[in-house]
Amino acid sequence: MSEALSDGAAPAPGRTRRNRGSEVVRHALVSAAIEEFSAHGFEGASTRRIAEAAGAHQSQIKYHFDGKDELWKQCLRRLVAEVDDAIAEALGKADSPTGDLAVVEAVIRGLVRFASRRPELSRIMMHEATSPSERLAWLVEHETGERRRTIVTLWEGLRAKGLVAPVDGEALYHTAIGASSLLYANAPEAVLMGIDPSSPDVIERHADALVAMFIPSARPTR
Amino acid sequence: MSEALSDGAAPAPGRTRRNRGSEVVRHALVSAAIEEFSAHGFEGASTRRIAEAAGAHQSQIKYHFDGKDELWKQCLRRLVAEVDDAIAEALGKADSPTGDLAVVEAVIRGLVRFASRRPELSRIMMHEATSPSERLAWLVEHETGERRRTIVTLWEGLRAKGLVAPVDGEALYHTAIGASSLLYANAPEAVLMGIDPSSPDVIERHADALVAMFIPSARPTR
DNA sequence: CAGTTATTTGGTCGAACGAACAAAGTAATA
DNA sequence: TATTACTTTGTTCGTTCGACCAAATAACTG
Repeated sequence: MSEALSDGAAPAPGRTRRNRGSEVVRHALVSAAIEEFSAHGFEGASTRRIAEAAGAHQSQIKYHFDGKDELWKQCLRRLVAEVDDAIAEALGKADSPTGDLAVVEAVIRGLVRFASRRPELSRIMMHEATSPSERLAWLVEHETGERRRTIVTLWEGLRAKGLVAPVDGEALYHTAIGASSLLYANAPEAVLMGIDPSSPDVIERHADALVAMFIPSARPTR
Repeated sequence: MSEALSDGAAPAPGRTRRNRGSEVVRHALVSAAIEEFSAHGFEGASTRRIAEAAGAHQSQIKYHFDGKDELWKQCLRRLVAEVDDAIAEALGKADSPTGDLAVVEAVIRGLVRFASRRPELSRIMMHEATSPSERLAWLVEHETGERRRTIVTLWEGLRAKGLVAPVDGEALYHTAIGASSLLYANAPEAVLMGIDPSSPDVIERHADALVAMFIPSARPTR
């Protein structure tokens, strides 16, 4: 699912104008918008800043996406596809006839690594989910609700067997996301506190800790 | 520290105007602003909406706080004082010559209960900490940095004795805050997923789970 | 080449924003 | 009552916002 398009900004420092083609411009706009939405939230984001960062004009957002809302949805489609890929890849790495506990561990490590590499999704979710909106309803219905159901179902099975931590289904999703993502979503705060959330050591030890906490029955397999 | 001032909006539905006094107006404005900032972030918040919700005029924000920034700081001063009170109270309840583990447990339960009762602080922190700003620097320097140092120091002592979960100091703070607060900070999302984060059962079981995860050596004491 | 579509550019619109100021009203004091 | 300080009101300023449209340019098709 990873695309090879560059996020490059300015169309050409030279003299003449060049049409970059719909796909290229859309990609650049979405990349810039992800940055802007994750840093300032939907309401605080400026379509003019997004266009400038993408080397485009504000009007092109209307032309290519018909407005701020649809641009935002495209951003979340891409980010959700990325986290799906990341988790799928993490699961692929687990030894083939993998037990359920190994799946849980792979998911946890995948979540931590994805959140550290790509904190924008966590940031946008944390911005959006603080108040009800049509965007939030769309997000849960089309992008995140199903995944939560899958995760909780798997978890409840292991929980009944006493193989994982005693976290109820209601709280599991947000507890796991919060524990694995906040350090990276709020990286600017962590940096001010003297932490480097981009350090591989910090990230891997963080993942180890979460595995130990959520799967107390497992010995570390890293 | 709890104040007895009402958050009441309209100054008087009747005919004549009444001066409510500086303290009352400031309190009402801060209460309304906490609501607005937590729902929409600093940039997305509107001083006109805040004033209206407080039954005041926008100009009174300039008069009483000299602007949006200072109003925001007052909001965070109040919220941080509230969480300090909540934790102090939780610690007070622990049996007098309380061991360090009991302190940790009390803090965890206090964090969960506070986050569920007063999710606005978590929401504002999550809005602010997604990108660097003068506000964020002020926050860490004057309001939250010291508390983190205290918590991490206590934790590292217990960690060296193997009494608590193997979470490194770098990640502990955000892991604990994320695990205990996200469910309530993002309550609108949870509700769309069929969860009721205001349910006392959900809250207490959530706290139990976190205690079990962070203090694997302890038997439940609830 | 002409004809047609795809894309970019530049500008405008009304609305909302935070800040600011002067005038009016209220409360307290002498 | 006269004076003074405190608080509220109404309005305006300049800026930025998202949306929108018409004209210009580029790329493609016959």
